[in-house]
Amino acid sequence: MASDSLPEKKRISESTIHRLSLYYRALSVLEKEGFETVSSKGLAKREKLTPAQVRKDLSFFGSFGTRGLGYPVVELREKISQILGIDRSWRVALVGVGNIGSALVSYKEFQKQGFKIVKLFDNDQRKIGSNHKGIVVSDIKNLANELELDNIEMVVVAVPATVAQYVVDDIVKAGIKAILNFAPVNLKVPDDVFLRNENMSMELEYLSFALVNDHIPKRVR
Amino acid sequence: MASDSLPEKKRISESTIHRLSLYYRALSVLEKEGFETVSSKGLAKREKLTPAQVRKDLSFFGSFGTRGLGYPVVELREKISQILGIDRSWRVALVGVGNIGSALVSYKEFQKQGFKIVKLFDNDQRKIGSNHKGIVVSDIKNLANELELDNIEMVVVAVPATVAQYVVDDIVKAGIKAILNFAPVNLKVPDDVFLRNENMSMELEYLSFALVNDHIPKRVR
DNA sequence: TCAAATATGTGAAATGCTTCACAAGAAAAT
DNA sequence: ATTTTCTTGTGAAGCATTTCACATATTTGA
Repeated sequence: MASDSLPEKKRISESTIHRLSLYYRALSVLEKEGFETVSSKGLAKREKLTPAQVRKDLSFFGSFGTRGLGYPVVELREKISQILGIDRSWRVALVGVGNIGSALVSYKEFQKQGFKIVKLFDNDQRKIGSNHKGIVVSDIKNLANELELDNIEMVVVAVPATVAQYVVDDIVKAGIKAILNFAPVNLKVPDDVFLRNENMSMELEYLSFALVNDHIPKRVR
Repeated sequence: MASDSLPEKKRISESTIHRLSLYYRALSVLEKEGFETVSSKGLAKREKLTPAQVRKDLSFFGSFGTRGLGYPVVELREKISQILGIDRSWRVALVGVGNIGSALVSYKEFQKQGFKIVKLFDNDQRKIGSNHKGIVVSDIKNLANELELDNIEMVVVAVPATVAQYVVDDIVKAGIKAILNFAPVNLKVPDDVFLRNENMSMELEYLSFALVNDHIPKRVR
């Protein structure tokens, strides 16, 4: 009988993905430092995790190590970059060239990881047409159109909370499936659109809670 | 016999604290919109959570609701602000007046929640002495000293990854117990210092992973 | 006043995530 | 060549978090 069951798509936890980012970072440093291999123990220590956790995380995606030796640094870094999809570059647009927005345009870390901000949008006439790091700011009126024309794959939203939903509605209309939102508001998007929120106050609030309650944190996220 | 057992300090999970931030935000909006009460269901809907989760989270800290009616908006917002320790203002210093640092100085959300940036530090002679939003940038050389003199309670680190550890060592020397780090590096601090990391690339990487793997996110953090 | 509807607070069940512990494989040492 | 050491990969156990389900309390409507 020919009926194969579909290959089970394992559910990978959010925490695991975030830790992959940490492993990637650590491996990049190890590579620069000239190490050829690293053990789960060594990797764990660099990011304040446990060796078991490292091994378990990696095991979801395959067997990359050699018993008795550890993991090959370069190879593992490359493998993780494939898993995360950062073994390529992404065309990113940024909406809202204010405080945060401007900072993000110049943020080296994004570029380094292949996230290329290639379009800027704002609704402020004084900003439209101005040049930020070689990119001319477009009028937000043409948002949906231009996102499509320019083959944008991800959009970063850095507009005031009050208008973020309208902006996101436009972005969704353009067929964009990945949005990173810096506005402190819960945005509604269809089920097939990936939305992540970056809430910078949250961690300060966590610190505040920790100080007031003399809370002992278990780990550092 | 007089030996009472110490009052058990329940361990509150990181997730619960982060959700308190969301509840706080939602309640602030509800208050502005004129609502006097809100149910766990209503609150959950605003932040894409479940009613049971809302009730469980709040139950760790007390009983704030009325059966058949819900929670009093103003009172609950105040209560949460007490729990999070944001029913007061915090004296915050920021080290590294670069892209991100400058943006954070002007970031309204921090001020709104009582996090007052009152000191700026940099090592760049061109920046030292310059004025950002009414604050004169100090020389990072005097970091430890000035932090103590000015009764700083939290420090935001927005320096390059390569120097972040040195900066943090100084901050720790000054007796600071709460640090928010924007540098993409794992910093070492003593056990009694609370360190949180804000890694802005991480969420983009998550989006990248989601697009490449057509991953269905369970919730939005 | 009473019934119906609403909504909390919370043990218990279910689910999810992390850590343990060890067999198995590979390298290093003798 | 053989033993010792090292380290992975992974079921299973342990722990933590979320969801369920319902007793209980309050409001609303008739």
